[in-house]
Parts: sequence; structure tokens; C-alpha cells
Amino acid sequence: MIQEAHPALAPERRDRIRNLVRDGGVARVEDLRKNLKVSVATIRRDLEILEEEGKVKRVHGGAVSMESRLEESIFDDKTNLAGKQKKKIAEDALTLVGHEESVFLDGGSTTLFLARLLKQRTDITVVTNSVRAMEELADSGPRVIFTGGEFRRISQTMVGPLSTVVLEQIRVDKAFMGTMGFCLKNGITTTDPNEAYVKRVVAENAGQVILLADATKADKVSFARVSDWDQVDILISDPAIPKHFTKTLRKRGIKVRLP
Amino acid sequence: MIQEAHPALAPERRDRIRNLVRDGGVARVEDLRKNLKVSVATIRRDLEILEEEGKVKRVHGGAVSMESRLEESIFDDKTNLAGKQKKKIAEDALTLVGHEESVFLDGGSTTLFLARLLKQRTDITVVTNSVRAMEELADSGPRVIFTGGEFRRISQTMVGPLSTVVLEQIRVDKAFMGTMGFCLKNGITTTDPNEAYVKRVVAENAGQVILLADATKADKVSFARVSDWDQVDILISDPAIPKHFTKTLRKRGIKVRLP
DNA sequence: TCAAAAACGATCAAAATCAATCGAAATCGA
DNA sequence: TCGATTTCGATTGATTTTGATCGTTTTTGA
Repeated sequence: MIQEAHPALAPERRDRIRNLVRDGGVARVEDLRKNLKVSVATIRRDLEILEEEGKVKRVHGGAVSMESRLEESIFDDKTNLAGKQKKKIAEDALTLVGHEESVFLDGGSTTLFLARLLKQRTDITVVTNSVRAMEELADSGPRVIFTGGEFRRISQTMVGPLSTVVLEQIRVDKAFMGTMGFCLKNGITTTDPNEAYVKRVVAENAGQVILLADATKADKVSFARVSDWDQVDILISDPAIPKHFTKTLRKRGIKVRLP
Repeated sequence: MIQEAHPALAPERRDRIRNLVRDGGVARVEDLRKNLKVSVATIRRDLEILEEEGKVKRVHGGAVSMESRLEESIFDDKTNLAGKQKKKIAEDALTLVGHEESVFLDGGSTTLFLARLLKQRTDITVVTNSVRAMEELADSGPRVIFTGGEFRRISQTMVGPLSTVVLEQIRVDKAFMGTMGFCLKNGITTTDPNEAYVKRVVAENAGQVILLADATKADKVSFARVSDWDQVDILISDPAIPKHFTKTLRKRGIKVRLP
């Protein structure tokens, strides 16, 4: 890190603003000012530039990120709460990633938050079939292995037989999986059979399977069955999930973490 | 402070500046001055030279690295360099893509232009190992198959044995390839052996190999050999390439197009 | 709807940085 | 060694960036 005696260079400062806006989804001018210790005029000028570059969108009082592809959920305040919780889940998941480990990142928004956090780590290997996670890690960070395969636009992931060809060649220490729904009776389910199949292959080749799913997914059942609970080693969810989930799952030997 | 017996030679000093800028992503003139113990005028002159060489980008107060991933500009600036000609080449290449065909898109800026144009086509299948091309086609457009493999950050492509595992399973009608250099004697060359290997595998599994390379690549020889000219079916370049290229290549049965 | 509060944009002056110029010092070739 | 050439550092006037001020616009809450 360069000495802070001198103020940050303009592009450096704009980059920090860009990150702050993106990480929070939104940011207020006043907060940015306090954070960067420059005047509001400068913040406004920077936001103007970033807006021209298409990185952020200015709004009264601050700016909204145009880069976070999770922006839909940020505007929608019902899911905004879930967004905060997803972030917490991702932060907790990060603590499980050990030194020099290899991890798999599934598609989905929760794992995308985790991808963002993993950007700081250069000692690990990330395997993923999610294009968004790939994009997140494209500039810097860990070693990345991408599964390839046929591109499924709706989920922005790689699926199909070609992706399993790659997956069968590798083994990861931990697999972080998202899901559309989970319940005690049907286990883990998702919308697309192709995706479910990929998830199963991953689970088979992973040391530990860690399910990341906020409370909104609880008791939801989707079309394609992924696996039963005995495949799952750890569930990271949030305190809002029904008590009997925690109880029953722990009884079945699954660690449940509720950050 | 005592002057060292041997003050750093100019190219040596510029190399240190280049490294400092790259390591920090950015560097301010004042810090560089303190670090190298020369006047700011010298620093500025050096930065001017480094900017001409494309190593750094000067900004008010210092410089930003063009070599680090802090700025995406590595790639984006390259696209602007001979941008117009690359666009023309890509437009010409587009006319070669027939109905319901499958094509391979290589990494590199010229093929990225082509990816942009292929976004309109929904009747084709695009196979690629370029993350940038993938991103371009992520929202809409043709069916996309991605090779997967190990991610090579500097070129933003997938390379290595894992990517060939996928490539061996498929066959494309036309492969659009970029290159770092080509010359009559050594054929096609590029910087990285891993990439060269992927290109070779693609060429073997393609109906036609179409090389996209503007005149700046002519007579350039890089480290890793990709293939000889007999692998190439069509070269799309620009009118600025030396006449003897066109003549010789046509004599050897290669179609040369100069849009 | 209206008024207070917050945020905004425009403007200007101060500070930092830059480019141009010139002379000194080092280096090179004969 | 000597003169030519290049490199370097200092000075000065020009440019850019920044922060403060002030009138205007937008938001908030009654």
C-alpha cells in the first residue's frame, strides 16, 4: 500500500468509489466523502465521470451501481433484505475456505457474493460453471478453472455433458452450492434437470458440500431434484429459517450455521 | 543523500518505474521521485516515454499501469489501436458465416469484434475459449458453447488440457483465429505455448481455418509456434500488408481477402 | 399543498501539477 | 583531451484539480 500522506490519485479514488458503490449496490455522497476524505464537490465530479463511463447511475443523494448484476434485487426491497442476508452467508462461507484449498462455486446470487469475496484470495483455486462468477474473478484473484459446456442463458451457467467432461477430471476440497429450494422431505431441488445433474456430479467430486441458502428458500420445492440431505455436509442459512429445520438437520449430522 | 557511485542507467530506471507502477496499479510522481532519487522532470520524461511504449497511462499526479489488471484498459486500448481495420476484417469475416453453421471464435481483439457482430445471429452455434467473447454473447444471440479449462488472465482465454478435453468432443464448420504474428517463413506464432496448443487442436477439428490478422501482425514472429500456412484456408487482413505476402500465399492456395 | 431541509450545479480562487526552456553535468567518439 | 551530444535538474508560466461559496432544485414531512 502506498503512503496515505498524499491524497489518492484521481483514477485510484474513482476506482474506490466504483467498488464502494458496487459492493453496497448504492452509496450516498456523504458516506463516500467520509470514506475518501475529499469534498463533496470532488465526489460529485467523480460520480459524473463514472456515470459517463456507465459504471454507476447517479441519483439524488448518491449513486447506484450499474455493474452489480444483482441490481434487480437491490431495487426490489423485498429481496433487498435477502441480499443483505446473502452477503452475510457469503461472509461466513469465506471463513471456511482454508489456505491453498480448491473450491467449487455454483451459479446463483449467493455464491456470486462469495465470488466477490474470494477475489482477494490468491492462494486458492476456484472451479466454477457460473459465467458471472468467472467475470467477477476475471481481473484478479485466485487461479480459476472454468467448466465449459453449453451455455444456459437464463441461469448464466454452463451445463450439459460437455461441462461434466471437465468436472470429472478434477476434485475440489469444498463445493459451495446454491439452490432454488430445500425442504426436509424432498431435499435439494432446482428448476432445470441439466443443472441438477451438474450439481450432482460436482457433489460427488467434492470433499465437502456446503449449501448456501437463505430462509426464503426453505420449504420451497422446485422441479428437478438435485440430491438428498445426506450429500450435504454444512448448511449456511439465516436465523429466520424455521426452528425444526435446524433441529432435524443437526440430528442428521449436518452442521447448520446461521450468521 | 549521497549519490550512488553508479546512478541508475536511464533504461534501468524506467524499468523500475514501470515495475513500481505495475505493482501498485498506480503511482504518483512525487513517490517515484523519492523512490528513485531523481528530479520530477526526469520522472515525467520517463513516464512520457513509457506512455509512448504503452506500458503506462499518464494521469494528473502520476501514472496508471497498463500492464496490471487494475485497469481493464489492457484489452480495451488494444481494441482502439488498429480498431477501425479490425472492425472491417470482422465485418468481412461475418459474410463467411453461413446459415446454421457452427463456428469457433479465438481470443484476441479482432475476433472480439466478430463476436459483437455475431450477437445478431440466432441461427448459429458459437464455440469459444474467450471470456470476452462469452461476455459479449451472454445476454442474447447464438447458441454458445464454451470450452472451459484453466483461465489465463493476460489473454482472458481458457487454455490447457482441460479445454482440449471439450474441444475434442466437437467439430466446427469454420474456425476464426487471431494471432500475435505471422510471417511467410515461420507461419503463425503467438506468445504462449498453451494457447498455441489450443489453437492447433481447434484447427484440427475445423472444416475451414480462417485467420484474422491486420497488417500490424505481418512479419512479426512470436515465441510459440501455432502452425504452418498449410493449415490455413483463408486469411483476412488489410490492404496495408506487403504485396509479396498476398502473392506468395495465393500461390500456395490460400484465399487472401483484403477488405 | 407548502415550507424547511437536504442535495445539487455553477462559479471562482487556491493549490497542485504540468510543460517548456535553459544551463550544467555526464557521456561519447575521435 | 576536446567538442558534440545526450541526460538531467531547476525555474517559470500555463494547466488541471480541488474545495468553498452561493443561488437553485429536489426531497421530505407536516
